[in-house]
Amino acid sequence: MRDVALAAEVSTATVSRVLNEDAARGLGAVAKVSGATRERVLAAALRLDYKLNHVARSLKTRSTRTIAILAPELANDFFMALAEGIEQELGKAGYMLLLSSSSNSADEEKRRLGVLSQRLVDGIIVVPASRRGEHIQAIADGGTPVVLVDRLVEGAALDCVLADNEGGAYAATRALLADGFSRIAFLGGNPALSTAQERLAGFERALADAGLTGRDVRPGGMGIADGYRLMDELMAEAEPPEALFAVNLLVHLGMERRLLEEGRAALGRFAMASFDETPYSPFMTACRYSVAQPAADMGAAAARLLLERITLAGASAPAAVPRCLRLDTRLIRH
Amino acid sequence: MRDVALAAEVSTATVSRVLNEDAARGLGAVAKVSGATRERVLAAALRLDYKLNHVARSLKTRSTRTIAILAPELANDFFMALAEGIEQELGKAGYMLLLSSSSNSADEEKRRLGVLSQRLVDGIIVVPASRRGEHIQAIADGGTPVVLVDRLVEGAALDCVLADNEGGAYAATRALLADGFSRIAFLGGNPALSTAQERLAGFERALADAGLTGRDVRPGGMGIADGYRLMDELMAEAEPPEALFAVNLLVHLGMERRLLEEGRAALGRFAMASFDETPYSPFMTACRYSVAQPAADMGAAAARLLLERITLAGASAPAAVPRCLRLDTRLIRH
DNA sequence: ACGGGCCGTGTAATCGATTACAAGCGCGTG
DNA sequence: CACGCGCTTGTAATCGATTACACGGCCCGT
Repeated sequence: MRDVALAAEVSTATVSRVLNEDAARGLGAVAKVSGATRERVLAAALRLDYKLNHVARSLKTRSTRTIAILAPELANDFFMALAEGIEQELGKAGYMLLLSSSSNSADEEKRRLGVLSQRLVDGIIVVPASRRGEHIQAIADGGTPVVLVDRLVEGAALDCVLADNEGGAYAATRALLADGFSRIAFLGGNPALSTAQERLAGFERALADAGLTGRDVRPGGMGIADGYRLMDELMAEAEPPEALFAVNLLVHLGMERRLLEEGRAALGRFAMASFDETPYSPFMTACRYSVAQPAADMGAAAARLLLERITLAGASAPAAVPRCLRLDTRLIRH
Repeated sequence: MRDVALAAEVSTATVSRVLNEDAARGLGAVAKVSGATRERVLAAALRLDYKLNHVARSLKTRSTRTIAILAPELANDFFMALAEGIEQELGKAGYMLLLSSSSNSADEEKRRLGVLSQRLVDGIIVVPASRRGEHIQAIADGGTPVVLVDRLVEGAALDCVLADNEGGAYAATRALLADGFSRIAFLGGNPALSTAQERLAGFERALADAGLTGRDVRPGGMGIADGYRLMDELMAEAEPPEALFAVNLLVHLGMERRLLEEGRAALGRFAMASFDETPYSPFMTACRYSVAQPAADMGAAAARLLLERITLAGASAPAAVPRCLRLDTRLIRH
């Protein structure tokens, strides 16, 4: 910057003003630098191919224009779509995205949050690894804006963006019922995750509304291997349920994997439905429902919420009351 | 840091030494701080809940311990697995991952690279959006280590990690031939991408090796919509090919989508194969091959290459000669 | 007993921006 | 004519670390 100042025969202060004014052009801020000087500085900067040092700026302004996303894993269609939604929205506002994975562990999540706060990120979007949220709340209390996505934590007063898990599960279960199935089982789940609990609740409400009393619920994880195992157990039963509702696509996938081992014909054996949907879903079984979550929208919404809170914090406005968005799911019949 | 220094009754220099020594523990570096002082500083830091300001450190050391990945898009199984591989490997080394999307545009790619270099990232992993690579080479020449992944660019002397596209396509085509199909078409592709060209080359070599002369090649994009359109055209033909090799999974998916519209029975109409593979692949058709790319391994390899180059650059060693890794693909029969 | 080396620690410059404060200048007004 | 106001620009402090250099003390050899 000194070189540019020298070349333009002004002070570094003036160079800085030109550059910042330039960034904030359109804002009602008072024009501080005269036209002629501005031209000279701009020309010099161009000539010297000057690149502003963002780290130095961050040190002074205490803002890195970077936000982080902390998710339990990365290679997962849902989280990816989420990340894409976030990235799009942040890009518009000139922010960058720092990616971090908690590897499905609350401890690792805590560690990563610590590292992130050292880096002075302007905000963090967290997909909690568990229901425990003290460490997340602590970060928020420390002044770093935080938004939760997809999953809820206990006893935290934080902004969040969630899918209507209960409603989605309710709709899918009703659809199965309307198709004439009454012996429906709910497969998979993890009591530590709000999503699993909410989906189960929707499932049970649909059964209750239909006047059914007994419920067939088989928790046991949220992954492909879990679905595989659950289906394996199911197939050993004398009188298995007719229809199956899987807590998510991974469990569903594991289930169908197991079925496929019996031959392609076996795929038609159960009427299946599950949460989540990908472009591959139409190929997975003959008759089925998917509950599609608006992942990209959820990401975008979370990003907007976070950006709002960041500007609020910047203006040192009174901490706004936490907001919680529920986005609708969409029932897809294949 | 000053507070910690005050509390421990030492200078900030000593505090800094304690902290850095701690980080570099195990290194053969000379121990600079005596045991007693170290304990006092550590205790004070703990008591005050002191968090080092990473931005300030970066400004001084000119290293952010952050590397960036710039990919054409994010919501894509391959890039995701790539990102996960990279994140894992970087995490071990204490680096963070900055995520950036070039939206499949070379111009956007150039813009993003500019932004990234302002941020003083320690290195960049690029999945080039096109064959043009001047802007990427320029970044590397500017001193920021760069590694290319998945796709090659023209006339750049850069480290890169690629899949054996030619070999993978060759193997899949041979498998189709061995199954008795001789009228095989190659579908999809983009002359601007090295992957597409290499896969086509492998396809053609397999045909040549089998003594077949006429080749049925139908380029026309790399996306789902392109596959859909290609299949649409195919189905209008009087004598369509018996077997189809799609340049990637997206094209393949589009093709099957179109088939599915004709009813589930239509899915068996062609023998299909394609590059890429996901957990969903087994469900896509009755008879088919997938060429699986080791995406996570490619990411990890790229990360290692980059880290190596970063430490080299740090030691201001002579610029190493560019290395190019080709990772084997795996042919999967479903 | 004295000089040299080593070890532990402190002083202060530095990284590259932002910005509070001050200063110079031109111009309108009482 | 002098005063003051507003506009543009410069001076220098600051953000929070790292690190070159200096310095004092201690041990040791001759």
